[in-house]
Amino acid sequence: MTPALLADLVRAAASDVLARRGLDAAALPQDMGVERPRNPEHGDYATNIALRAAKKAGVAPRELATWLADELATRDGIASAEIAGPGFINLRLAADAQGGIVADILATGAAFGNGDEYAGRNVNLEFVSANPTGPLHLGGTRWAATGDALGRVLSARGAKVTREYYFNDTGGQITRFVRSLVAAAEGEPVPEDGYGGDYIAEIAAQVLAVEPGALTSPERDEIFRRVGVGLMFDEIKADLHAFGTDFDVWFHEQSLHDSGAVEAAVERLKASNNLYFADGAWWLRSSEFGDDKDRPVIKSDGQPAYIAGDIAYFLDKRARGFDLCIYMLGADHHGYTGRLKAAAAALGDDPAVVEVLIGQLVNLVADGKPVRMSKRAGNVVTMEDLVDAVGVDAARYSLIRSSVDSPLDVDLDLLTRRSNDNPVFYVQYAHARLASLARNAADLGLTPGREFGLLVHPREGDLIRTLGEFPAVVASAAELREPHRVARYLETLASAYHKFYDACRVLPMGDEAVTELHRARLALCVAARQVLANGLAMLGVSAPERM
RNA sequence: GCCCCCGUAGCUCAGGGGAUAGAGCACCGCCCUCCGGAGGCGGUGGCGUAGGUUCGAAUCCUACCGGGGGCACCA
Repeated sequence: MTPALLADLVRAAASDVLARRGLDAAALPQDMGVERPRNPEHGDYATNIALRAAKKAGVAPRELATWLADELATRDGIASAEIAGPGFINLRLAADAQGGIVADILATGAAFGNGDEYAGRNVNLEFVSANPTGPLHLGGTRWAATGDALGRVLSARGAKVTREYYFNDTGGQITRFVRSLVAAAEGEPVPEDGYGGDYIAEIAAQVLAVEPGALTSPERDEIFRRVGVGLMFDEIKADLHAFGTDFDVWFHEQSLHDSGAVEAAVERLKASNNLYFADGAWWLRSSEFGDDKDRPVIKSDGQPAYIAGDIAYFLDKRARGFDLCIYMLGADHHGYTGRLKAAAAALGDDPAVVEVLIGQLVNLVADGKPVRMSKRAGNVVTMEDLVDAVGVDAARYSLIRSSVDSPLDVDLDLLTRRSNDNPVFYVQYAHARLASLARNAADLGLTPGREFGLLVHPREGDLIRTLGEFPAVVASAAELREPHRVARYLETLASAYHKFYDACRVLPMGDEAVTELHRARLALCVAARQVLANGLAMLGVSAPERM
């Protein structure tokens, strides 16, 4: 019996009990269910339904709990139901009913953990979107890992997800990038406000290799812009691909200007009287839609402001049929939330379609002290540096496993020197152990059994119940946009497996006869391996056969 | 001044109102006659402060303290 089925059973039983007593079954709160108590003495599962429903039902919590426990004890699959504390009901399942989870996993395979709450939702997930003026650094790498994992999690729960990267390939930062390239090509120092990393000289050299006459051409800046930015695109795309993060759409801001989409968006806002002219500029009445202040959309020099592109981009996303537009941004862009939602509202759209996830910044740490990354000082840590140091799996995992709400400290020396400390290896090791076990079982001709009622060891029960949690973990990771929950769950699962392995012999020893217990345990192992593999896949981390 | 995020074990971090707050690393002590010791078992050690809501608060609310990031006709 899965936790979800058990929760349904508890709710149904509670509803029956209330109805039988002439009480309103509508008193049952929706947001309650069963959970696994910390203390194993409190049962396999516990429910607080009596506590939650007592007040509305007009009954003392323990009295309601008593009625409900009596009712639950009569239901199939429930071995015992006991009242505890202020009105908890502690449940124990019959071993064969609980083992049904294993059968479920074996039948569902790679789809175990999937769900359909987001079926029909068409989600645009925009992340990374770093400016094409340099290689991806640690910040972008964090979004590359967590954004990709979020996309996988949402897909697993039924959403149609389009991963999108927005290249800001126009505007002031591109102008400075081009000036820097030209200066490097001419052997001049880094211009004021320019970019100074070693990669600038390398790209400048590559531009000259492609276009030998670039420096003397009247189209010099245009050539450096076109070729140089193109090379930057290629490098970013290649880095992301090597990192295991692939995008469905690479969107170029410039295309919105070229197609007239920006102009059309501005005209539309003017026509609906959501722009006004003041001080030589056109302003969006964003403060009327919840933003802190009004924002210039057309600057007084007649050029569109950055937000003009954003507005056109949002309209483009909506025109492509997305009903949820998620933006993953760094903490230094948190001010965008208000204006993006205000822009959506000004366009007559529902601001809830815009969802901005703000992630805290990544800091570089050395010897326990923060290091300020500076391209000039040459201590910028790139995605490539991190992957070179620890590998893709460890890099992705360490970036995903904490909440994006918390700032992340990366100590590259520590990671390099002691990469085995990364919990990813703990999880992967569990999978490799299971793969090894499967090979040995195959050699012995042992096949998985189905007599799950034999799995009565406490470590077996823990492992089965932990496996049963996976779908709910994925569902909450999707709902809360917190893929780190999957990583933390996998650590719990790996731990439950290692404990089981330590206490419960799976394969027959020596010339010992094969029993149904051996075969049932093997089935449990197959299920555990499946869930570990499913979870790791959701993080974009490999599930190795051997390590 | 205003806005966002954070403050949990020596360190890095989990804990979306539940019972005795967890993991990894670090430190101390144990466990290999056979399935992978990259493992298991035990120990040391913690919710920034003060109020409030609740049967129940690390979790929700308020104030304060401390840290990070924002508050452009830059992107």
